[in-house]
Amino acid sequence: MKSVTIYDIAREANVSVATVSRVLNNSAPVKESTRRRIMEIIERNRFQPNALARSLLKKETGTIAMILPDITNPFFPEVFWGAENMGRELGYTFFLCDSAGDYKRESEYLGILRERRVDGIIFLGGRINVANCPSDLVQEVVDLSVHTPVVLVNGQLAGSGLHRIFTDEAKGAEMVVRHLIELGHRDIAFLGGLEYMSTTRVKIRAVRKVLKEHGLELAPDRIKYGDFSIQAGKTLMDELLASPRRPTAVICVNDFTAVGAIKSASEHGLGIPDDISITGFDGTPLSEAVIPELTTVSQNAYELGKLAVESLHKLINGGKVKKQTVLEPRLIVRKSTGPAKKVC
Amino acid sequence: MKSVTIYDIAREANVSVATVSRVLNNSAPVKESTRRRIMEIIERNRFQPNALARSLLKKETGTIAMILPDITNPFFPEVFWGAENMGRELGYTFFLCDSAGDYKRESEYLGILRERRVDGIIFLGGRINVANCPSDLVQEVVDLSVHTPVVLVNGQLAGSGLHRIFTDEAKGAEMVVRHLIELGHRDIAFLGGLEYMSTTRVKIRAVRKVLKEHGLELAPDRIKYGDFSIQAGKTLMDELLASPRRPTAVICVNDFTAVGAIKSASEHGLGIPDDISITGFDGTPLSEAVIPELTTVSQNAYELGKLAVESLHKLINGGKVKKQTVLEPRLIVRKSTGPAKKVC
DNA sequence: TCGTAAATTGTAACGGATTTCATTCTGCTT
DNA sequence: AAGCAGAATGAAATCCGTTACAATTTACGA
Repeated sequence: MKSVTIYDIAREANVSVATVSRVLNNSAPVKESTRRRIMEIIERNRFQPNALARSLLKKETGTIAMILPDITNPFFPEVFWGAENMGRELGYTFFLCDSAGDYKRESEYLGILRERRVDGIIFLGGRINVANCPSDLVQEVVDLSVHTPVVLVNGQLAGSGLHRIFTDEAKGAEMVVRHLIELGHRDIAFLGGLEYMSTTRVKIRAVRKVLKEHGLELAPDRIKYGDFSIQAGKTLMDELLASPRRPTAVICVNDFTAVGAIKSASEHGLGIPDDISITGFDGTPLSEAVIPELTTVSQNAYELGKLAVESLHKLINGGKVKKQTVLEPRLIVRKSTGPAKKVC
Repeated sequence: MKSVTIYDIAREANVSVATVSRVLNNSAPVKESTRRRIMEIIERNRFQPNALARSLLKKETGTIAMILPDITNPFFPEVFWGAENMGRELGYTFFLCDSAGDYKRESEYLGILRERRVDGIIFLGGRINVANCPSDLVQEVVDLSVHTPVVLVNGQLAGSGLHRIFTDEAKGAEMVVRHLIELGHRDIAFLGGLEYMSTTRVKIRAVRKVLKEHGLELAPDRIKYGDFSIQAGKTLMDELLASPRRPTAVICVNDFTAVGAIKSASEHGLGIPDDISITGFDGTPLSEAVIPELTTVSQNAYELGKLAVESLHKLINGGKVKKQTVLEPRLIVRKSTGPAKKVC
């Protein structure tokens, strides 16, 4: 199963490999007649140069890796899609590594990607999303970043000084709270998210801040931690509704949990938004698909991916890049929120 | 930015590169003291062998590529997730190529993957999903498959003899129709899907077949073609409901369009399933999230991905693999279908 | 027709691993 | 202490491109 090499082409065309290479890359002038002759032979043999050999010498592979925590969560495909579209134009091919949010898998992948000499890495989820990341896990990424540019999307590694691109989630959460307060809600709960993850903490902190501005607070029993799944949303909402006095509005950590919350509320015979308002976060297509359509905070996932690749591309080519790029969240008011109603 | 090579290690340890290589791969016995000395130096220098160099010589890269039509459609992440989990254990890393269903992009990627010498390719969507694929597009894949194993998932290339893994969609569609007929439905419509795609055709053919068995038919005005998006489902359902006599049940080409159909029906004031039954296809998490929960045909996307990698792995290692692996669909009856009701 | 600059083309080193075959150590037998 | 098998190690070829530098042609003016 030996495949055709540049030597085979050179031999058949009675030229040196250098000339064939020049035809291949247009890297130097070649006599028109020679070029045509070589081209014909290349095409007839369906020759395609071996990217491994080229990369080995040029020390660049034209590959970017994206490490993310869960490709089945619709937010991430959107980020990937943005990244890939930008990357394709720039000549990159993508490794996709699903870490399942597991630090160990992340480390494994980090090692593999280093061996494979990827040109750059886009990192989402996992360790860059926890409040207090163990320093050895930080160090690992920092070490790698010395040779391979790394961009963190929606996360950070304290003290690492790595490049970051993220949505201002705090601002997004604030917008949601303000929206609910304007609708007259005074008893608001927060639902979903792992307690130790920063995406959860940041939102809760923001909610607290705005509530405080209005003389309100987020009582401990109005926070229900869980994970980010539909199932969690449902379970947590069940719990919340079991309490004697139920809140008039619930802010969910993401669209998935909001969908679960809606299911639970419906099953309890509550009308949305008449009896209770529910909000999501992320603005995935799902938020528009569900009934009632979700009021949510849209983060431009596509743009996050696109910008990550853009930055990486500059870094790869030794350019200067801003350490932080912040994307503005956008509040999308739809059908799942409405005026507060007195609760019996 | 020179990185550490096996030569650097060898020099520092006062041995030849061969010995270092042997330590690295356990490919031959090395004296224990030497091994320890070398290991220490490797670790201290954080040396990781260059996968490009190894691959160049060994003619295997440990990479598999998945080409798919739309990573933002939740069915595909599920397939990828299955593939990756299986592949990770076998030592593969994954390229993900989103073709957007575009033949040209598919061809581009096919070329790139060949250059990169991937060990195998999992192909979904695009050209393998159309009824009459132009022969040059078929040939392109067949040519590639001579050097690189290819597995087609949920599709085929007529006459190509390529390995296939797919869900028996016809059977799935039949199950849905039987279910609806048992519920007393006589006027059933089919909604969504591009007319020229085989996934659409196969389903419609199956629906026709079963209806015919019961002396019923699928009239032309009971078929609404479109694409596979939520939006399409909504628009097409709007059209359908504009007709004088509306069907009592609607079979949608996938879960996305079913969600759109539900939205449309709700907006028209119809109760589901009281006024109209709606079914999905694929069994994505979305089908469970939506209200009412969708009756749908589940194809085990995770398993498709997993089996694809398994087959590929065997093919890569010269093993024998069945030309076809068929997965059984599973009818999941939930809340979106109910007994037929007389229509005014 | 000769000389020289410009246009083409060729030679060979290099990138970083693996592996075959040859060589040098060991330790043990007698 | 010599001989020898088996263990440990090394030398060098190989994979397939790119490119610096050298060598050869070609073209054109004098």
